[in-house]
Amino acid sequence: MDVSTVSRSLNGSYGIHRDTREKVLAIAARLNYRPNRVARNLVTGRSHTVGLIVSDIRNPFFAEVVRGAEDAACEAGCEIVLCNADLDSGKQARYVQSLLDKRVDGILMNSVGGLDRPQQEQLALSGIPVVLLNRPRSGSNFSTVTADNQEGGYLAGEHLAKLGHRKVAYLSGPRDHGNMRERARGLIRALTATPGAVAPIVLRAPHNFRGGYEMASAILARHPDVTALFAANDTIAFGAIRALIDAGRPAPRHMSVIGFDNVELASVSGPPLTTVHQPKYEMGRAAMEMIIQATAMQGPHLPEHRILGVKLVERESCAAPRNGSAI
Amino acid sequence: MDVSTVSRSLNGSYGIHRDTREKVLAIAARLNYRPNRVARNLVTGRSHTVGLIVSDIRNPFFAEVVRGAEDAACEAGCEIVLCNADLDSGKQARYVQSLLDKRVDGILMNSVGGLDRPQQEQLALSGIPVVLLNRPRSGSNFSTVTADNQEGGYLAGEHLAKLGHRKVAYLSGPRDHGNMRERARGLIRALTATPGAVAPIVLRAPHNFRGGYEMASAILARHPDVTALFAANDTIAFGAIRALIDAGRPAPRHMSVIGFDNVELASVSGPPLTTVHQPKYEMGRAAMEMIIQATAMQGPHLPEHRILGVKLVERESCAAPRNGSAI
DNA sequence: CTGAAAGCGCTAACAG
DNA sequence: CTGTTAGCGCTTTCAG
Repeated sequence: MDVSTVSRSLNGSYGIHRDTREKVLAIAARLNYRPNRVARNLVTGRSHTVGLIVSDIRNPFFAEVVRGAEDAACEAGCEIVLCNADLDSGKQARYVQSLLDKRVDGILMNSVGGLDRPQQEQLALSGIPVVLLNRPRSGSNFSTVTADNQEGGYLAGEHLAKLGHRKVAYLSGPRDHGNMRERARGLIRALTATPGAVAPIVLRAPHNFRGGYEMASAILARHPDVTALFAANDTIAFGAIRALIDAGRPAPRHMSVIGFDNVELASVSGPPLTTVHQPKYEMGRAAMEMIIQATAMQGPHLPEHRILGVKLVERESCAAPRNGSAI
Repeated sequence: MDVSTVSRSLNGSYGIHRDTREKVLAIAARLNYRPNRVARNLVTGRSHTVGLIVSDIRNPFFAEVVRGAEDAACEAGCEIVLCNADLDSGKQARYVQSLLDKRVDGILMNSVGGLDRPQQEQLALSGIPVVLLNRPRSGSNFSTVTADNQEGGYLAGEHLAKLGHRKVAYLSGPRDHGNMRERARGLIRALTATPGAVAPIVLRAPHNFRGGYEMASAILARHPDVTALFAANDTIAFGAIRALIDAGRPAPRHMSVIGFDNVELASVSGPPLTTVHQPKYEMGRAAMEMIIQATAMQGPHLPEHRILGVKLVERESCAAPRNGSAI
């Protein structure tokens, strides 16, 4: 009995006698034998592993995306290696390199922004499928999966405008986030369409709780005429809500707050957060499915782009401004 | 120039001429050469990868733990493969098998409860370090990292008792969760130490938002004399808070609620959640460090156990019962 | 200090 | 249908 016979039996290849296979299977089971995947990967060139680079898994948005991706991977018999790159471009580049070295079958990443030109080219030349998350389809020819960010921004702006807000602030993340720029664009579009509204004030800070807290505090201190806050994500919104409470000017009575993401806990904040829902789990799943599919075909795959819909979820953090329109 | 010379240069092994190494490095850089890690793994037998099996990364507790583990892994030049096993023992067993097949250097897992005896033995015999998270050190000789769950339960019970609660309900997860059992034990210890208090009612449900919602609703419907809820984790507590609001009996006025974990968003719920803080990030980090360290030494490593401290974080979801002690 | 040779554990032609 | 023969791309003795 040769190793190749064993290999063929275990892999269910054609051209092997029933009895032989049965025998192999039986004895393998008895010995508790398990083929060494790394040896197999070396020869086949496929690892059944895909890399996931997000900025921080503690952000519930990414947790949701990662779960969707993992479920899809699991169904396809793949595993995921998770990398937290924060907003550190060095870390991001090192992770990409590392994943490439490990011969992952594909990479699903947050953004390719941290990579310089040659690094992006190397990634493209590696031949493995890469899909970017929530990035506007840029010059680079990687695939993308994104929520309809501009539409989401528009929905938020429209809702605020309908309530009577005319002067709103946009609490954004760091400058280079294309998706947040899209949301701002949508907001502006909605605002310019409403008579009497002025262009939003935009603030930038880390897109986390603390950042939201600081931006809201800054608005309170420096722009007393602002009546509504559009946070670029729910976590920022939570920070803002807390800041408003601590300043004795809680939402929605003194200030409306609207978020983006519709994280599970948005329904339990005080007050429950009005926000724009994006299909996080589905986005992760879709991205992973694109990778799996591209991996299955040989030859170069064309970049593909999927935009998933968003919707407004009204809860209790927004209300009409206290004294009509501002100023 | 032989491959072995290249290998030695790149790995910084001793016994190579400065000039040779420089030359190799230079030409490798120029060609953008990167050694194939899977080939290397095959021969060295080490993968610089460790498996992480949690029940669900969307649970903020695990997100935090995973982040701590990933940071520690990153510092040691390792990557993590993330698996969500839910509470499905089949899935858990398959993941363990898969990780073993891929020759991970170690496994950090939530629980070993889903594995049957032979599977546990196989895991132990594999020789790789395994550390269990938040499990009481059981008969199996795997390492563990856990918060001081019993102490946490005690702290919660003591706090409630001091406020004047005598009849409390414990909103737990599925039966086989050792850590939640420990928390209950602590709670009971605190309650039996306070005169007039009765044993807590304990309910079981999935340990998520929905489970919390349902358990709180059940308490309202069937145990009107209960004045305080101790949730086995914050997510359950959030579900309970929501249920109380929906029932028109919001915390803390009509019912006190105390959680466990001290998730970041506990400070933003309405009302902000009083809870027991456990050092999630540090737990993940500690667990990963144990694995890395055990991997570094050869030969069998002895199981090790670390218990990390907890503390009470008072916010606004607990108050004295409305009419003194219950009944 | 460097080259040659063996081999990690598997798969994939190619014969038989 | 099954055995034989080559590697996959690296590391590691062992000579030189």
